[in-house]
Amino acid sequence: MPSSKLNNKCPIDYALEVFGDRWTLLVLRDLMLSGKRHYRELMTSKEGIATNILASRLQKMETDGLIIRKQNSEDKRQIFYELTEKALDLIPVLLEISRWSVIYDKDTAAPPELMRRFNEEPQQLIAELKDAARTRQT
Amino acid sequence: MPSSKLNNKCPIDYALEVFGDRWTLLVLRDLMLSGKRHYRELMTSKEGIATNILASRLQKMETDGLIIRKQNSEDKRQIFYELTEKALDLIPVLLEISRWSVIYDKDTAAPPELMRRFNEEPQQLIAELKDAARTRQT
DNA sequence: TAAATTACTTGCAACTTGCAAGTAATTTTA
DNA sequence: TAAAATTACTTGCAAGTTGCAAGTAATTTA
Repeated sequence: MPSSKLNNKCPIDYALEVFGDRWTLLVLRDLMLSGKRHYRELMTSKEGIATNILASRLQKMETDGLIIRKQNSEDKRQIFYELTEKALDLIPVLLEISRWSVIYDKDTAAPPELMRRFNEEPQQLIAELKDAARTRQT
Repeated sequence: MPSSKLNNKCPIDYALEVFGDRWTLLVLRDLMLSGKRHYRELMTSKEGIATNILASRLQKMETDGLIIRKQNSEDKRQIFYELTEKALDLIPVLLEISRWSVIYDKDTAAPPELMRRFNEEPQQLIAELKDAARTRQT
């Protein structure tokens, strides 16, 4: 007799499989909050990701359903990386992490207006950030 | 002339330094939500952390101010790992991550009542979970 | 048509992880 | 009270992952 409960993996465990490495969250940050869309733009983030690591992460993120790879029809060398809803729904996670870091690390800063709005009207801020990201990529 | 703005590190970057590896968040989950307090208990989590990795992570977590190591005066072999406020303030991050995983991975499950309360009265749930964790370790 | 640009891939050394075995300080058991 | 068990680790080494430098294929620009 099979168990009626097949769902038994820990949610933290699943999240770590998808973005629990040194780079995936930074790439998501750049795509979601900095408006980057191209490989060359992602290469310029100040954390200095290596080109082979970026390539392998983008491939894994596509496999995991976080991004979609689209060729630019006007310049066929270029690839756009578009975010899926699954990725956009990590915005609250990024904001919650940011709130924590700003409290506990004196060398860390986030745009104060962003943090103020996250405290005062989180739902509206999240909706706006998602819309902004969606608009950028259409 | 030095810049007036010395705070310039990205909050995501700081968080990744502290818990952006494969194991730290799982150890925090076990200490915060499963009520584990001892090395031997942490060794039994189903993800199967290696003993040397657990030891090195606990050391780093102490350095980073997430846990405090306390010897049991009644059995001097035993060590209690206690959570700091800095660690307890990651509860919202863990809950936000869990919400995302439950939505996007069909094999993932979290206690439904927990998720319901996180949607309906997040502040109270967070306060309760923090209190429960604090109570366990005193 | 040669140079530049874009998005990668390849090769290799250095670092990190995972597994198995071992150890020191206690506490329990026979 | 001596031997066995328990607890919290450490050590050694093989296997996997990351980081750096260089190279490449397909375009587009000068």
